[in-house]
Amino acid sequence: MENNYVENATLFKSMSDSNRLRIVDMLSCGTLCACELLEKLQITQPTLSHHMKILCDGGLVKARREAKWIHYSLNTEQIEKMMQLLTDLVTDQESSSCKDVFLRQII
Amino acid sequence: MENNYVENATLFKSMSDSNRLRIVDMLSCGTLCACELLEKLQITQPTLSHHMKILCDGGLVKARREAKWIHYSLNTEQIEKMMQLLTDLVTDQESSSCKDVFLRQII
DNA sequence: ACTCAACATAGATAAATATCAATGTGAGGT
DNA sequence: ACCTCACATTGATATTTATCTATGTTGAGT
Repeated sequence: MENNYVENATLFKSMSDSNRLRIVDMLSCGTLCACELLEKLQITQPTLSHHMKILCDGGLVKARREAKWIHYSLNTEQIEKMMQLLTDLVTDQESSSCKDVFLRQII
Repeated sequence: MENNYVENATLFKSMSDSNRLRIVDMLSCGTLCACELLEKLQITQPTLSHHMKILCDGGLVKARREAKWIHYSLNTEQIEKMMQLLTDLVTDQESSSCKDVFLRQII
């Protein structure tokens, strides 16, 4: 977990909303623009814009301007980073290579 | 993503707080009781209790009573479930086996 | 029965968040 | 220049959340 608890929490937080999960799921199929996303969601355009900002700021989604449209796509690197964090959690348990510096003192 | 966006969002939400991430990281090294967790965190006991409830309700942490102490441990099954969700996101992109039923209509 | 230790619950509060209507911006077309 | 489409920003609001103090509960020991 490399002690970046605040930063990593932000990463998980960007996945902690059902609409954003839905958006990420849609983007897993390929690039989409905001208006295509908006069609399938029961939210207004400003709300979508708000969610896209959170996803982009967190690095999970990349935005690319093309004429009048902005094409959104998944940033697989960040998703793989999340997977690595989760992998560390379950592998630590067997290998006992605990990374928590404070906890190491009492083991 | 199997369309359980609300349920899955709750799962990620339980990992979206820095203190809870720290707790989960500690538990990745093995079972701990609340008082041991409390020692290493800069929060009060009721706040810890609040976080443990969220982690237990979300299924990420298991609680087991032993005398006066409650021993908390990671529920690796739930963590692996989260990993699977993330894996689906990145593998969908290549295989184009998009699971989103709404999106499938416009592809 | 009483006490203490470990943890949960209740109630309050400040901050964060999701959402909307209204408005701004920026790029293309007429 | 003007208009329209696609998206962002602003400001407001209701809900959620993290945190605290105070109090309740539960189990073990004396």
